[in-house]
Amino acid sequence: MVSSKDVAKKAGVSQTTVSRVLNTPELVKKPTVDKVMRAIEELNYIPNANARSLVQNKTRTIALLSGPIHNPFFVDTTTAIVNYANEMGYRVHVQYVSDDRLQEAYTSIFENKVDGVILSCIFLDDPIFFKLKQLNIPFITYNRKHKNNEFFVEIDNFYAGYLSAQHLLELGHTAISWIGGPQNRSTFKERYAGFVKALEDYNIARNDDFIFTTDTSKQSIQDIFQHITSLDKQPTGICAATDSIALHLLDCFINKNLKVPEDISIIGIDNVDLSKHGLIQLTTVGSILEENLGFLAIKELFEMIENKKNSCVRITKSVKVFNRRTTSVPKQTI
Amino acid sequence: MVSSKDVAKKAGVSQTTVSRVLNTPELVKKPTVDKVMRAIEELNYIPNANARSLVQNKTRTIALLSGPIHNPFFVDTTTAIVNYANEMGYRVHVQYVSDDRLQEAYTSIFENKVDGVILSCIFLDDPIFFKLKQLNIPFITYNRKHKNNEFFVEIDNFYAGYLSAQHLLELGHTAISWIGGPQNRSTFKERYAGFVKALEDYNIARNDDFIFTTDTSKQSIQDIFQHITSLDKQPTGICAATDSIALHLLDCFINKNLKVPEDISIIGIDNVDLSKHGLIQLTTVGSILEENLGFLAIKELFEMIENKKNSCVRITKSVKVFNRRTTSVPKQTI
DNA sequence: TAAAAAAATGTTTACGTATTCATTTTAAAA
DNA sequence: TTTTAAAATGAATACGTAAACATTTTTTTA
Repeated sequence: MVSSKDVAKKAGVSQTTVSRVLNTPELVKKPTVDKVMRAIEELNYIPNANARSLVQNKTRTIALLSGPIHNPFFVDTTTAIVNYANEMGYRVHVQYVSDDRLQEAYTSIFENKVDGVILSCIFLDDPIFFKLKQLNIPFITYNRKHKNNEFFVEIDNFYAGYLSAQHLLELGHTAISWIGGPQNRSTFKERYAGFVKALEDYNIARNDDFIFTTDTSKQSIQDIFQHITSLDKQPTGICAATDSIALHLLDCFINKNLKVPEDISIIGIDNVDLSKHGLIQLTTVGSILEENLGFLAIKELFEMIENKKNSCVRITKSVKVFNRRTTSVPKQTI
Repeated sequence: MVSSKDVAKKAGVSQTTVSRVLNTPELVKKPTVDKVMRAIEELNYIPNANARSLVQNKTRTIALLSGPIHNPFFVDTTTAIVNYANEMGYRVHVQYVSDDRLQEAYTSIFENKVDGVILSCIFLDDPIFFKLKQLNIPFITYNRKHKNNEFFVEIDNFYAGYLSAQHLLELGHTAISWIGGPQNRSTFKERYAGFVKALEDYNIARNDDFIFTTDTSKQSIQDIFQHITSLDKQPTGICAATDSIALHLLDCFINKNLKVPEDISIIGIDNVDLSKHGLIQLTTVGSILEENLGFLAIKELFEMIENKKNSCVRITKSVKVFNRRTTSVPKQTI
């Protein structure tokens, strides 16, 4: 391994001068710079970022704790985050975190002295929130947020849930199913609350047989599908708490030769890129301006990292329905 | 920042002992271990992985240079790679590399002393190949390979191209288009060669008006679509060099109210997860056993990193056609 | 030209850990 | 016991860089 000392010796200068040539060349005389640069090239010297991190206590690395990218929502966000960070000259430690194994992911963050953390997988009462705050590590959550209501970028989840239900209600559906996730995630909790509120506003009694909680795995959604289709009285429309759930669900229905929306209406939330595909055309609820939450979040994170921005980030984007092809008036009323 | 020295002072031992408690506790007396562990907890001490890397010259980090995950192929591979590496206790630096900006990605690898590199984006004559070899960094390429024919995991690209064309030929297509990519990528080159060979074997003259090269961007594929549909004599079937291209193309056709396969047949290569979706059902060519190339590659990489495996990795998986719903007999013959 | 200021370079140290080598303590063997 | 071996701990050092401080060289000013 060739170090800056080797370069220094070869160029006949001190190690400090080598360091200066690389970091503040304007403080070094031209001929010296040339000498050193020549030595660097001849020796194929590459500075060791680890050593630099150690002395500067700055890693130019951020940690991304993302949900799985088989969920297309995280495809869009991960891409935006990684690319933006790379452009800013930062590396990104990516982890795809399943909710049941958060802890391992967390410890890895702390051992590696990242300059910032961006995470989607936080729980409403997640202790990581206070740990990050206490350690003074800049961080931001996207999609989900912590109950302390700080440092997040989200869509208006309550209203998204509301709009999702309202959309089906306005079409005439009364037997509406909700497929959501655990209530300790802000997204699922608020979207569900919005859904419930819409039913209330439209004076439709909530049928608890139609309310499902999934861990969002393909298998779990398949099970719920089985359950729904075996019901005596079946829903005519389904509000899926996320596009990912909706997409899996679509797959289930199609594979059983059921037609969407003819046999059943399905609406998602998130407006992921894939939902726009001509073969999919998923009706969904998403941010009005179609911004990518990950992109918004990473920009804010860099504000915090570099500008020492102090004001707390709290961003909630407005939503609307993107009316595509997976919803229609209910079967019975046709 | 609390260091092992602070812990040592608090516990009344030397820093060395603290280090030993963490790394080789079997060499430390029980009561001492307890003392130190108590101090660690009280001080909330977390070892600094950077410092450790510096002295051990081992980072427990690997670099992943992947293609963009909007291409579903890389969704599957990236997930497999990141998860496997994390399970092995390694961190993963992820970069999504566009072919035109490879160099920046490469320099970042070298500055950060990773223990291994796994990359999909290599060119046939890429100089990175020799650099990695020279620096003795364990590496492996998946999907694409270098012309030196070493350290790769791929599918049988030639035969995949062949099967793709053969599938359409057997259905009776004679006007077959190829949409591929630059020939300095092993995948595109070999798949195309297989395509050409199939046409030859079936005595179908190649129509150069039907051969297209895309940078795989959505826009570029859209342009090709426009071009094809404006042709006087149009192809009845399209061999897309990748599922990603095929999926974009499907979107284009559907959005113009053209039906697949009724109006045109489309076959891809890669057999990505998404191609199986009920609403998509893309006919494609892929690995017989449906292994994930990324997973195969990362396992091999760890063999190299940890077991100092010496034999060069050269894996080429056999392929077959996955016959789904996007191909049929050509329009004219119906 | 001498003195003062500015620019260029060098010396030394710190970052936080693991490791080598030396020393002390404890257990086993004589 | 005493001697010897083994176990446990500590002191000193290295990893490769940046930065604080010190010194030398060059330029500017008086």
